[in-house]
Amino acid sequence: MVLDPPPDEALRWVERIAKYCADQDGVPLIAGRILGWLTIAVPAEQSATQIAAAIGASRASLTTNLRLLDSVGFVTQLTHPGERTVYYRVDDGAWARVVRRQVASLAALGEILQDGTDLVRGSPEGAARMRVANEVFAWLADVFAHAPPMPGETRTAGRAAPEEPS
Amino acid sequence: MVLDPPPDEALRWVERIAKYCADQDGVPLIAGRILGWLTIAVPAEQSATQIAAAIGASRASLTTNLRLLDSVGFVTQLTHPGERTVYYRVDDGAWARVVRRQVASLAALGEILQDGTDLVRGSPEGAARMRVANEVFAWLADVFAHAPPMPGETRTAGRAAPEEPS
DNA sequence: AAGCTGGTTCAGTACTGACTGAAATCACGA
DNA sequence: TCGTGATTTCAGTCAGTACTGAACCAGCTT
Repeated sequence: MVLDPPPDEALRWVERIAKYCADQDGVPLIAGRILGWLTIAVPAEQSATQIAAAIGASRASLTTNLRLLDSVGFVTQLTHPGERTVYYRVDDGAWARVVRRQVASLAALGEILQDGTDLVRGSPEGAARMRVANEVFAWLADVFAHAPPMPGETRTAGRAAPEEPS
Repeated sequence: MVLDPPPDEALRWVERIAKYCADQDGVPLIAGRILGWLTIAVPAEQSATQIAAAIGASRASLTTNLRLLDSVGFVTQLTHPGERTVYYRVDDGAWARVVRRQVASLAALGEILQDGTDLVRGSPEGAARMRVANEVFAWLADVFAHAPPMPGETRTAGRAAPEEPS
């Protein structure tokens, strides 16, 4: 099968996504590229070799990063009968998961700050400072508690970011 | 002035904060320690030397990282008349800013995905995939648009995360 | 002026982690 | 059982960067 090389415009876009992933999320650059590419790839199913060609990375890197993306559920594998090749496609909820991860991460930070409250007990000035910090996270939790359910979400999610089991 | 060494409990907590900053935000470990320490330090004003002693880092590192924290407005400098020493304290809105940064970052990601919509035009299957992704970010923007103002926020903030000018 | 003291700059070190090429392994067909 | 293509593992390279020690600078004090 001849792969038509992806247009420059697409590659630039993929690069933006990859940069975001690398800078903001700590995801390896190549993993970001894969994610970006699979998001706009047609057809959605792409073999590792195809992806490697599209984004210009080695097969070895593909193995590593596809496994990473798979382990966090950002891509799903699928195979066709009579074929040995494994195809990958971006999971429908991948980007939702990115959002949820970020939100959950903030919630975790809120927990930590909460725990710090005890440390400043004894100093009214310190306690006040800590209260200001905690209010922000209380506000955040509140915002999501009263938010409509995320698209693709089943429940209204009383707590910030429940992760579905693998 | 004799500095009483910070209790173990406090140091452990500072370390948790630092770890969060380093892992989730890409902030240098020491900067995270400074931020954590200043959050629970009593008194709130601490000199670079004091901080260095408390978290066990070199003065040089303090210079670098205090400047970093200052440049993003997480700490503020203050001086006392008749003294040369510069004192630092955590900015009241520091943690709010952390939250806002994260949210803004997600909004930016939403923009990027939005821009990708054009790339899949021509393939109904790809367009559908992209729409699913965009819906999540639309939902997120909506949540914050209808949220009560963040504590310490002046306006109701129609857009996600306006940064006050320096 | 000399000597402190607090602050900054700079060059070097150490470390982490992404990425790759090549070897090893696996799964299936003949 | 052998061969072949796809995949994985592994060791090594490389880049980026956090951190530090040491030298340097600027005011104050005597």
